[in-house]
Amino acid sequence: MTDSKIKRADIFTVAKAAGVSPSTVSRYFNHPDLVKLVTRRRIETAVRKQGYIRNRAAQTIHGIRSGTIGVIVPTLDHAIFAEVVQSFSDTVAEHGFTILLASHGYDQQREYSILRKMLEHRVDGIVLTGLDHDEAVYQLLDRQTNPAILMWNYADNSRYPSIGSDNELAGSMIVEHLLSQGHREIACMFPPIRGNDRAEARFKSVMRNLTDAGVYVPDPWQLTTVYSISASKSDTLELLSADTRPTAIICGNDILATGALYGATAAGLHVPDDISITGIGDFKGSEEIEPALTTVRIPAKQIGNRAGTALSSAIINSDTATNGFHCKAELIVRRSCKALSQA
Amino acid sequence: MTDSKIKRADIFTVAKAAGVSPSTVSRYFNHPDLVKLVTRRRIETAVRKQGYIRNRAAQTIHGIRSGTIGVIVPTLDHAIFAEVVQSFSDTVAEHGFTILLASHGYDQQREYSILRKMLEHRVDGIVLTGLDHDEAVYQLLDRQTNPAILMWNYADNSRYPSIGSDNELAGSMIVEHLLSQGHREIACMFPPIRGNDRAEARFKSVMRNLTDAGVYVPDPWQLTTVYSISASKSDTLELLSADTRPTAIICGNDILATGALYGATAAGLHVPDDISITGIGDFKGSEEIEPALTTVRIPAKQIGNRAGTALSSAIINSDTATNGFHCKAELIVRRSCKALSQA
DNA sequence: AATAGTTTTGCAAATGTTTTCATAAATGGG
DNA sequence: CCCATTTATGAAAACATTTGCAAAACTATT
Repeated sequence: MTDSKIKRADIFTVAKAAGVSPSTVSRYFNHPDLVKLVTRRRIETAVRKQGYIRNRAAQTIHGIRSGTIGVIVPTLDHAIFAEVVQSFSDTVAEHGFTILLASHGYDQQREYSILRKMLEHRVDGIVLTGLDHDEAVYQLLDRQTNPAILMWNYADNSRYPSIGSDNELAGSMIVEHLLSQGHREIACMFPPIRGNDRAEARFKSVMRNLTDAGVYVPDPWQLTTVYSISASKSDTLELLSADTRPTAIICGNDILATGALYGATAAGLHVPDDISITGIGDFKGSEEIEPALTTVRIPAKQIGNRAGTALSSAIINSDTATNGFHCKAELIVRRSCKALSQA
Repeated sequence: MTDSKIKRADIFTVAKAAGVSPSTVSRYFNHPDLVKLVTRRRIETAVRKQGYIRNRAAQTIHGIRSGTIGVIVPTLDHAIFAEVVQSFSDTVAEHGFTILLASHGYDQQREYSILRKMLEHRVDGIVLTGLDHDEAVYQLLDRQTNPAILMWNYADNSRYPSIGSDNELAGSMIVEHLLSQGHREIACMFPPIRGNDRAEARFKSVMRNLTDAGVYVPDPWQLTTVYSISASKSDTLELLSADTRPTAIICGNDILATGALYGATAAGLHVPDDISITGIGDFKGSEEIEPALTTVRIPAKQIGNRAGTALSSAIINSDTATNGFHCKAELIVRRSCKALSQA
């Protein structure tokens, strides 16, 4: 019976059991071609018998990569971030990396301390969500040699390479679509934009594009609604109970749009005949909901994937510069939005 | 100007800059009360000037905790896992832990190698999802001294402490409810159960309870549908296009139920007047959907939270035994399910 | 069988910390 | 102002590895 829980086997234990020196055991793992076949066999059985597990911490001290990548997101509670993290994680796993994940709940101060902690863990690379971060965060990153990228949004003047979609563009696409359908009485429902540059970019772009087109959105039609279907449903109900109603509601994301859809239905209206509703994101379920949601697709899988590939190769091949990449958003026209009949 | 990117400052650099010995710098971090105030000040500025960041790898070698917890889930693509991970992560973060996260995509073999990798990283604790794992996984765990728990399902005879809900119970609750409403013509739609003990437990329990009540589910009414709204919608459409229709559909989770709801609507039926539909999970949106979904709530937040607390304290206080905990599922009666009128 | 060349192995130093033990500095009581 | 405490600091060993260098063990060639 192998001794089970006494003391973790180290390279010495294995060496003794295999009748070789620790150096040879180390080489067995790191440069197996340098060790003779029969010795390899002996070490292999010793490793198994002792239940030896390499200690990455001890390796990391030697400047060897830790094999971890720090991923910092606002939250996983929004399916869309979970999706991007999942695809990022899968991608880097193929290169042997494991992710160290933390969320800051839209608190930039907390982001800084999470970043510090990850650097203490000597992550080989860092991914942040969005473009907008505390100056202290950027300065901390500046002092490191490991690569860092910004995931989710894209901007070509971003301070670190950014891989994601252009939210301003997403906003203007949806406005353009709505205008082309003849809508001029438009309400906007967005999440709180504080500490959320994605939402902010979308919101500002939507408002600017509307203004540019001469469409004025009155105050009561500018809703700030927390990210939740129920909040959006009730806010929509309230909005639609007023005397004058918009012909369309632009929602900052598909979750709000889903709630708005339910709210409109609950108010006894028919979408899209009585009112048009649009989202941004193209989340799971947006295609299947009745009526299927007109939205702008932010390609989460692709973003996670690209970001993972880019960061892995920046780590492995530290001399090549990392480039940002624009994962283009795409207008998805479905049935929740309809052209106004010329009265 | 502080030198920015040459070589990472170590404790020696800081010591020299502060005019003290490395030991004192170490103490400054670990036992600040043991170092004089003025020395502390000097070290503090030296740390800042050098941009020093502690190296946890070097600490870990000394048997000091790594401050990481390994979390292994099937996938983050299902919002419900993302939710439980989020709440787990938040909870352990309060105790200073960061999570090392990986997903295996329901592949038990891959779970083993992920676990190994996490042990190489010397995580302080391990969380696995569900009760059903490869024997090799359990044996590997057995050899470690760090605590491990199983999250999501609960069973009092689980091989490691389990914290979660009892899926069999969840299954029987929903069956009981449906039977009490007079339904006897019942279809079942479940995800593939291979490598998914949650789904399996629910499925088996549902079938057993139905059989026990003398309800027979014909083959064409036993649907295996991948976890996706669109698959479930189309499968439901097909099911409902047959000559004889069930009076109720039991879905293995809320995603399938959502698709079934859409499918029934698309088939021109009214829920719950023409057909009742139930889910399991009580995901976000299940309450707001029209009609609101009758389901069994699996308290994801609570599970993540309890698991985080339990594991943290098992790590910090290594002598106390960790106990499992049953987070009770709860029947949530809403409007997608209706008693059969006595014809 | 001796030589040269090649392959395989071991020794020891190095990595960035923590911690024990010892010493030096400060403090307080007489 | 001296001695006994107490408090603050430093020196060195320990932690689990990797790696450059040198020695040893083989092979192949004569």
